[in-house]
Amino acid sequence: MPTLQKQCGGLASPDRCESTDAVLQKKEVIFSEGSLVAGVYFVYKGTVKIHKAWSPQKELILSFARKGDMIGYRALGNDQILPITATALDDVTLCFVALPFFELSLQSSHPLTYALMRFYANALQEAEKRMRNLALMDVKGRVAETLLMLHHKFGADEMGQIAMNLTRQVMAAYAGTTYETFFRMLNELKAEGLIQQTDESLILLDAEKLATLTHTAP
Amino acid sequence: MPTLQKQCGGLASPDRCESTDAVLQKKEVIFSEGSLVAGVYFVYKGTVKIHKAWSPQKELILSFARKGDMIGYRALGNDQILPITATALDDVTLCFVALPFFELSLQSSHPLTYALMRFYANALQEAEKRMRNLALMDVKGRVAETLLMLHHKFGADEMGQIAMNLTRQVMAAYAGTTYETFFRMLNELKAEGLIQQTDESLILLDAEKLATLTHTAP
DNA sequence: CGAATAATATGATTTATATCATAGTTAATT
DNA sequence: AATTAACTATGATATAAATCATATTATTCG
Repeated sequence: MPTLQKQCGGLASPDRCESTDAVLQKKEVIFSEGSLVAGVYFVYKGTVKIHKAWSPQKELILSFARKGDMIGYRALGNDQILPITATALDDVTLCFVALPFFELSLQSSHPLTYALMRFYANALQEAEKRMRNLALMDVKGRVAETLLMLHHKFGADEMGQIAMNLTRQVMAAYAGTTYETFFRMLNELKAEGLIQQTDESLILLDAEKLATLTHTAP
Repeated sequence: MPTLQKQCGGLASPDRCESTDAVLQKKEVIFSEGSLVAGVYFVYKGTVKIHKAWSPQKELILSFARKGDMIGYRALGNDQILPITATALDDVTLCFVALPFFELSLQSSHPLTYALMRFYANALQEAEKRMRNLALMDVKGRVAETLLMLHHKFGADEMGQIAMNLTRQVMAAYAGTTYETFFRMLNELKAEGLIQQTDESLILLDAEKLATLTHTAP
């Protein structure tokens, strides 16, 4: 039973679920902003978006979680209220770890606590970098950043196609812009020969130059 | 010697500096983005801004640190490169804790590691909330949010004056806008009777309504 | 103390990006 | 297979906020 520690040393998901196993369909909400924290989940299969609503029409996607990722950890702060919503973008299989058990694991395992601490430190760095980008970088840079992130997060096949099937709207919500603007930016990047997009596939032709867009002030 | 643990259980600064004590003048840079991590600092006196540059002209201030706050903790991620710059806004006194000693304290103290983990979890929540705000909230909301944060962080005297003397430019850099726009928004808030500002002082007359601005989509 | 530098105050102008409008396409659902 | 709903594609228009311009007032410092 208390193998979370060994398995989660690097905070990857355990090989098999010691607890309740959950299967959710596309579009189902796993947990939502404002509700009480019940525990954390490990993603076995599928893709999950972690997002924060603003108006009913608008949201910012904070991150995507997939096979091996933990979700719900953002809630382990001082208050017991979830600050974010998690929604399945695919059919998703999750392993649920109830908070009491997770806390017990943390209490009994220093390495796990230390690993989680480092994990948060990295997440914070990432979040604050994106904070700056959302505040000061122009949309084109944020689109480039989004594409590079997707490539890194989901990988690519032999042909360079990013191994995901997110809609433009979803990508736009990550980049912090509207889908119309996102679309226009993709067109610009296509025209400049930095990316290639056919109906279903998206290929980064010049990752270097894309990266430049994310480093250079407008 | 190994009293960091006891003293930093809640991650407040230790009462006296076991290590090197540093005094810096206004505008001096404590550490800067891109350089190697040497350790963490506890602020004893003065105010420090934690910021990330974009162009030479532009920066986003991530947070302010004052008496009792720790800085440099953002660097404890996977790479040893500082992701942020810290600059003194006042004359500042700091206690420096070298990384090896800090790491040793973490290794030997589970409560400290756990406390730091929780601390990061809270910081991450905060950062991601601001991410959403910077992406989707209008400037007026962000200005209101900034004022409420300042009131909370620095407190107010009997007359309600916020106990800080940050320039408008600095406040604007926290709100993620230009100082011209920040100034205009202050005027609007003044006209609406939500704040009162005389040369040196800033008073929140209606914190409730200010908070509303940070909750409502435009 | 007086020069130089940094901060504030405002109006005018520009620009990036959101919003609106409308059509076409694909995907889901009965 | 038909109907709805969701996503994509583009042009036209509006607007929030940045940028530019220029005084004015503080503050630093030689």
